[in-house]
Amino acid sequence: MLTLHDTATGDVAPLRLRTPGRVSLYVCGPTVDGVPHLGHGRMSLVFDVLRRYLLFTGLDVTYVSNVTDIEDKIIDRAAAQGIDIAEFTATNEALWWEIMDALGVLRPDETPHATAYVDRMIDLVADLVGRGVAYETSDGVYLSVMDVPGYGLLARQPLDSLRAGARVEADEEKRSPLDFVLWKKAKTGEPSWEAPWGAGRPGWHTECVVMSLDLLGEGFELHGGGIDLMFPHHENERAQAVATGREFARHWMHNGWVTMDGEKMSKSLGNFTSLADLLARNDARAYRLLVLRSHYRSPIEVTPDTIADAESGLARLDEVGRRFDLPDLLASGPVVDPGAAGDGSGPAAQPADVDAEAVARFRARMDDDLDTPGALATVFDLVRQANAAADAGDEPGSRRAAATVALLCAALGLRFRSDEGSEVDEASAELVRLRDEARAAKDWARADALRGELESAGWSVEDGPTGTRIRRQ
RNA sequence: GGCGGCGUGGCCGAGUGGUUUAGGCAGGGGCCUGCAAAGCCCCGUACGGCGGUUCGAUUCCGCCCGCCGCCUCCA
Repeated sequence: MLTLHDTATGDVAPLRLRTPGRVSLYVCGPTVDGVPHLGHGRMSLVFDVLRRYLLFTGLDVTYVSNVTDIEDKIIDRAAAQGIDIAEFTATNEALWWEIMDALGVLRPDETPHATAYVDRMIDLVADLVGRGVAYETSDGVYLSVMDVPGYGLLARQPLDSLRAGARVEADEEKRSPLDFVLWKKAKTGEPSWEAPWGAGRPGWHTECVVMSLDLLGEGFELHGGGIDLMFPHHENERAQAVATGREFARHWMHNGWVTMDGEKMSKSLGNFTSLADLLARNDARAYRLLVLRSHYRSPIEVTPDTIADAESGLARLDEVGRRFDLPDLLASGPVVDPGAAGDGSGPAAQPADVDAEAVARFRARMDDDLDTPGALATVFDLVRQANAAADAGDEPGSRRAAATVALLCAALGLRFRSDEGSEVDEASAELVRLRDEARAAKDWARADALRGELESAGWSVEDGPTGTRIRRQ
């Protein structure tokens, strides 16, 4: 069974399922106020890997991730560009999904939008006001955090400590500087919805409580997101659920930063690289591999060097894919461990063509708080085994190791490069023919010249027992 | 001020109280090859500093140094 670090307790603990065999995840998605950057990519990849792994172990997974499509920066930027808010958010959201697809991130089962849940958010705010834990001021409605038991759980600090360090500017009307806005009263010209406290829009922290509880129900298994959401966003979501007496997420998971020169990458610092830029320069799979190579809670440094490093590793996997003509197991969706017991409790017997012991090692690493670096070590061990066995003429052994590589890569959402784009044009095929002739005639000078021509045309040249083989570099 | 994380061999990056190594990339040597490429084999003997506990610590404890983060919007 999978264990995960729980932000609420600081411990690594098994996921506690409401219903055996089923698990529900809510992951905070993007605010569509601009282009997605590497940080969004890491978050999406980390949770995509988690989701795929849960599926791999035979669990029935429901994955919900929201889109925040109403928010201050959205309003400002749409206005600055002189376009309609709905058009602005639709454009950004389309880009988001395009990039997620390119990264091989599975679409969520549900993608609730904040603007579609305003009525229910108003209901929640009214409920909180009715319970006396929320109050109205001249500019909005606020939740009184002092009235929420256990506030500070996710920040892992007591309320007093948080209050002492509060950097928010004083607001005379707020009971505590930590009180956060549930409903923002609209200023002229701002988009708004009618509510008992006047026209306005919901505060950011309210949408996720409403949408997660609505779509997944009370006590859903896991709530996740980037570590920057731990406090105050997730703290405040939880506070609202607690204040209304509802059981919220059972488990909290947060992934670490992407850093640039050691500093966190973020919209506010402006030091971000967009995913579109990354994908224009690098194989999308390289970013997945880069993310998998470090633990999800550690910061990762993304530089041209670390990405190039990942691409080299990818080439090694691709070579195995080619050498053993491995199938693209992801072509028909996420893969399930053929030996999975069905309730995620552990591996059962594997088919004879898979190395069951290696799969068990892989799963043991993954079950230990998603130790993807350890899991990858298993995969690369198998790569070496497959090649070594093939070199030694052990056909069944090499096939088995290679098939296991394919299975485990698929479990992680890593696909082997297809040979698309590698069709050999007539001119290049002719060069290959000439080169084979030259080699047969032991005309090495000519053979080397032809290799040079092919290489400068972007081909990688390999001589094998059956003659020259070329592929795209 | 409060709270938290990290410091591993050239680079990235796991892990562990002691018996043989994580793994990847780069590098060196070898096999293979006409030469290469790919692949395989071998190699580096690393755990910030100072103390402590211990038969023994990179792994536990304390202190120190350095880096980073959270307490405001942020994946």
